[in-house]
Amino acid sequence: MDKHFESYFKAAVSVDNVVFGFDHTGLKVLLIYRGADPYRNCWALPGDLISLDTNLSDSAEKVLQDLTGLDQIYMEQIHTFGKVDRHPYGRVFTVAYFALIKIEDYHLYPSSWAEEAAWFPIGEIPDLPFDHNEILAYAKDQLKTKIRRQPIGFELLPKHFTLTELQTLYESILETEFDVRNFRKKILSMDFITDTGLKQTSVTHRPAKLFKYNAKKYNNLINTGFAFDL
Amino acid sequence: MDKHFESYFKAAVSVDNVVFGFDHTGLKVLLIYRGADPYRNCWALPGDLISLDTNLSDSAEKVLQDLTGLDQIYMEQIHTFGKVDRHPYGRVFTVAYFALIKIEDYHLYPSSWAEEAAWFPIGEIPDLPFDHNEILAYAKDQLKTKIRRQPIGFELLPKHFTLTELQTLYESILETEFDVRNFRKKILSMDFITDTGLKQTSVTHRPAKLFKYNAKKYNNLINTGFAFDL
DNA sequence: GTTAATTATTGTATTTTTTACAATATATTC
DNA sequence: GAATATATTGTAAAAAATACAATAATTAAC
Repeated sequence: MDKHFESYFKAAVSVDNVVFGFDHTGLKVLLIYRGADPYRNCWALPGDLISLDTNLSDSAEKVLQDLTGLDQIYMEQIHTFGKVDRHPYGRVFTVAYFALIKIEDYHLYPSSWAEEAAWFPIGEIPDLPFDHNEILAYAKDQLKTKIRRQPIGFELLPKHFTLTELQTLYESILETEFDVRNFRKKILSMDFITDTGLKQTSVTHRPAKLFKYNAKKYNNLINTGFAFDL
Repeated sequence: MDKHFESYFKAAVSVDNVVFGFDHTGLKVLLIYRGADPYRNCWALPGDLISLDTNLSDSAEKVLQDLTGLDQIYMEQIHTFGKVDRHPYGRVFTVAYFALIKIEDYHLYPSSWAEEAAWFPIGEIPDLPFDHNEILAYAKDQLKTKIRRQPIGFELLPKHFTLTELQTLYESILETEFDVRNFRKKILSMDFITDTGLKQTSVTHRPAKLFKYNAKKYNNLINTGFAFDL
């Protein structure tokens, strides 16, 4: 390789993961408490510089696993941030990924230099280091756009959920309200949310039926030209 | 900075631009003929390593301008590609951008190490170096998705266009067909394509009315909750 | 065991949007 | 003025979206 190229090979690349969860109190984001410089002792998105012998997408999973213990999480790349001065140690480009998970299905095991890992309500995010607030805002926007056109909302709900929970999820993320009857009609007419035959327990009122998402049926529909849209 | 970080700062980052154009023969992509290693004497996407003192988005514009002479082009980031072995000289991440332009509005002035710049019909793209065929496939897919939900098709047409041209554009990119009457009704009902009062000239048949895209009206509509969808 | 409280569930009429479909109009060329 | 070529337009039927409120099922309190 020509000597001329050397000056280009002085950048670092990191990944920053925006992991969304959802519970009855609303949308949440996973943050870690940094136990290493720069920005030691700050809450931040779980992200790290990536080792140069690992493919980009593998790095995203590895970084998340190392810092939070979350394994086998489906992550989607959303954007790359590359302002000159975004990192104090040099030129670092960061590739942001996002993921949706069912909070209750996972335990958090912070490790490596992450001292803690915790879920923060989307409305109570502190000032974050680097450009992490900007990244998070971008991810929220993407979530809002994607959730209307792809059946990803179910990834945030328990395996079995009520239609009210589903509606609440959509209303909360899209910041809008749906008519109860019309929402149910629309969802059920799509025919990939199926009744489990089960009912809620331990509620102090009429128990709701429990439904589940049927990915197989959804995929069949997709192949017939169907387009999810809420 | 800790010595420990040094090993991370050995990557390079490039941008690769997928610039689409359209004429009566269909969709086209802008390629350059490489006059420098690696892959000297190949047609490739206009892309280059980026200098570490320039913001990412500025780099995308600069690279395109340097190689092709295209200036002031609106570019949108689409994806970052980062397989370990995608570049023969080392670890190079590349950020792909895409742009839509009116072919006839620009002249191509290849320079820097680009020996030529030319429009290739989308169906006649040669084998490209690096992972450029993969990047192009990704961009085509994005174009198909985006063009349905955002009024970006107009960026590919001349300022004044006929409704038949508009329909042909959509049919060709979406690989589908629309009913002439319904297409026109839908487009005109959106009320941001306005009649210029002009007509085609030099055609050997009934001349069509010429329309133009009214971005101001579109933006007003957006603010009232309108969503473009074809 | 009756009543109160709480949330779940369901139907219909109206309006709007989408779809399917073909005849007429306007220009040029010969 | 006849032939050729493309542009333009309307309407009826079907489907989808919308607006709207009464009844059902459970627990808790008495």
